[in-house]
Amino acid sequence: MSLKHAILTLLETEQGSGYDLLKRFKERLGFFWNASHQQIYLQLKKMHLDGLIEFETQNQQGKPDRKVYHITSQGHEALMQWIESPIKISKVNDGLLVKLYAGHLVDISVIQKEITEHKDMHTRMLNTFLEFENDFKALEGDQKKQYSLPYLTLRRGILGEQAWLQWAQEVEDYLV
Amino acid sequence: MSLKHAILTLLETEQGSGYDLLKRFKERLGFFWNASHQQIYLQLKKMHLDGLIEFETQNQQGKPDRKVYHITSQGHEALMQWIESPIKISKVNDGLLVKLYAGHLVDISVIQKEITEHKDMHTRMLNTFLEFENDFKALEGDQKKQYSLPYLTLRRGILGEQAWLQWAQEVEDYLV
DNA sequence: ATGCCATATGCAACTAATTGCATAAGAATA
DNA sequence: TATTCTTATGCAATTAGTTGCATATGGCAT
Repeated sequence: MSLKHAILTLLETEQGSGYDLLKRFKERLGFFWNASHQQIYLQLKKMHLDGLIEFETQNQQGKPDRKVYHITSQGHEALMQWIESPIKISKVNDGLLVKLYAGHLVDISVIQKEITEHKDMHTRMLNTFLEFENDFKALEGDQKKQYSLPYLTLRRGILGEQAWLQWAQEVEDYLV
Repeated sequence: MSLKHAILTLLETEQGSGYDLLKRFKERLGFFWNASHQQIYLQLKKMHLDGLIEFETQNQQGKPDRKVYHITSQGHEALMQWIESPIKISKVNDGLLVKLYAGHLVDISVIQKEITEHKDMHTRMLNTFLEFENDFKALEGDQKKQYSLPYLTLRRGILGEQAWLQWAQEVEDYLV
């Protein structure tokens, strides 16, 4: 499990509410981690029970109260231990490829159409990632150094999307 | 859920036992789907209860009995319906990237070492995939046509692994 | 002899993630 | 004025997947 550790990593740098974390996931970890709000809130609850995080309630006018979580020393230890123990290779389970594999059962245009739709989504993602990359490249000195690790994870997102799109192109060419 | 549909696809072409399916997963779908034996046996049980598959028991001398499953018309219908309804984009949740993101908390060599280990695994996988590709390229005429869809899924595996390795190279160069 | 590997199936307990629902108010948009 | 979006949190039910255990035999290597 790494959702727990992804949350700990985010809280290590900066405290925040479930809602904040949800946004940070989308903005900063979106190219290698996806989590729904339900999953995050549930995880935060469990992690609090386990003593990995603590929170203070902030009252707000108009809006619901915020629970601002911060990491505990126990949480920090758990994170460190996780970083130093080996992680399993992440598995790929891609339904679209199952479909393509089964493509002989239907008119292949059905599959082609869906690949085209996914291509649009991947293109949009790639463009977003490339914008992030430009932002990083515009940085200088210390700032650039500071963001070098997130940048490398961004590169994974970019290379991954480019490979996906290259594959989709091959499929299109092959099936014509 | 696509494990169910991956199993249906495999049974559509050829009947088989849980053990057979496990092997076929490894050999034929390994570059886009991973499933453990427990998961497959459990899924087969559920699918049988739902009437999507049937089985006959084959007694064997020495070895345990085999339950040879085949797809039912209901199963076929379910598969068709699944193929024609849109699939969600597959999400990436990569623990290794969470680690890299959190790399400032430890000596970066810890992370580099683990990336190197993963690189070995990815290299091995890529080589296996490239061997499969050679097998496909050696085919001719009808056979080559018959295997064109599995080949395209194999290409996804190859391009995915190559992109991963390219990224790992970038990381190594960047962190030196 | 002893252990490991392949064959063959499965349960139980647990962890992880999804789907759907529920609440609530201000701010922006059609 | 009505609808949708953003902020903010959460529960309940279900599905999906992991970890560990259990059984049983024949063949191969050490």
